[in-house]
Amino acid sequence: MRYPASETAEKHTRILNEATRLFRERGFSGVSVGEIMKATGLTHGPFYNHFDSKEALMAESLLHGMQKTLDGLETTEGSAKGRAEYVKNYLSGAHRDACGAGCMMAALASEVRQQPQARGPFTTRLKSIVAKTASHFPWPSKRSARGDAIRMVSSMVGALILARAVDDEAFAEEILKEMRRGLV
Amino acid sequence: MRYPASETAEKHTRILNEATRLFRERGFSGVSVGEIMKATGLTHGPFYNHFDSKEALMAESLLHGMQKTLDGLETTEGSAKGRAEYVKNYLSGAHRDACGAGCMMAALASEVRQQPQARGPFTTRLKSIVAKTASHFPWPSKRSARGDAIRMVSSMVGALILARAVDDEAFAEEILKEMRRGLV
DNA sequence: ATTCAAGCATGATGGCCGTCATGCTTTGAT
DNA sequence: ATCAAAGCATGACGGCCATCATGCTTGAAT
Repeated sequence: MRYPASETAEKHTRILNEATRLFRERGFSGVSVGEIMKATGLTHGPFYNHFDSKEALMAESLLHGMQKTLDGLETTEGSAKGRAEYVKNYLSGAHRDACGAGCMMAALASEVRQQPQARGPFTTRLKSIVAKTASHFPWPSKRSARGDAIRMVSSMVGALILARAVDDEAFAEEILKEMRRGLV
Repeated sequence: MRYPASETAEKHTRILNEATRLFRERGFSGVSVGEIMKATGLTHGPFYNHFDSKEALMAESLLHGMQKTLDGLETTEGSAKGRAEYVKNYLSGAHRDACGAGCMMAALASEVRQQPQARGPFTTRLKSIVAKTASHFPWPSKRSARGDAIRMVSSMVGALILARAVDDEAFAEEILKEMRRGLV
């Protein structure tokens, strides 16, 4: 083999990271395979040595990106204070302006609907995110925890999407602020 | 002129309606100009007799589609009961399955962010939708009405987007149900 | 009846994109 | 030392798309 296996795996990961960032910034259809490869420092050719197709990359990228959300939950303090902190960070101006490094769901959820190969991975990870949110944080009652988690996740995603779509900074900030107020 | 002005205006409207439906179903970038024209029963050529560009159509389509949301609010009973009814309809399985006839924001908000020409119209109409939601329905306090409206709209949009992205019907229904429970 | 141009269909153009084919390079395995 | 093949770069192909060019059709205005 020309390259040691570790180096190959590292390139696979690099493609995945760059793709995930670019997808979040400009959407699945807004980024070309060639552009992703250029971002990793390679040419467009060897893409197919690492992935079967762009759709396969999209699916893997979703798993990868949403796993990071899960990891972020895990490393957040599992208290009411930790939850408030998490909400404040999620609904911050910094997160609004950093699509490429931010939440995968807020960036791509509405495109996932139209991409058959992407819906499975999305569903898998969203279920984990809901379950972790329900179990990791304290809630008024154990019975309502899962519902509370679904409401919190959905509300945060919706508010961030609207704040990002809006052309008026003050209005965007108002959306984030009001949702923070409702959730902490 | 070859055609009476009324007929020309009617074609403009028909293009706009078909475009709005298709955009909601498959996103801005998922629909081609030719496809829109074919849906109206014309060929691709005369598109530019009616619109300056695809981007201009997108902007006009957003204004048109979100105006319908405003009209829907107007014709809903302005009571607590009317609001509950509105939420139940918005967060229904029927709405989830009818992207093409449903809410413009839930279908296109995350694509609007990347389309410079679309953000202005989107912002304009979203402001009206928030204002109308705050003024049309009763809220616990007048002071909190606008914040309550922002939270309600954001939460509904987020829940619908996630429910649509998900591959598991039971999970999708759970998301809608929990958000209904939180909002009525 | 003649004229005129709005608005139509057809077709072309240039660009981008996903994917595949080809050949070269290098290094671990023999 | 030789070999085999993994993985690279270059380039090509076919398809789709937004947009423009061209010429025709037709009904309203004269």
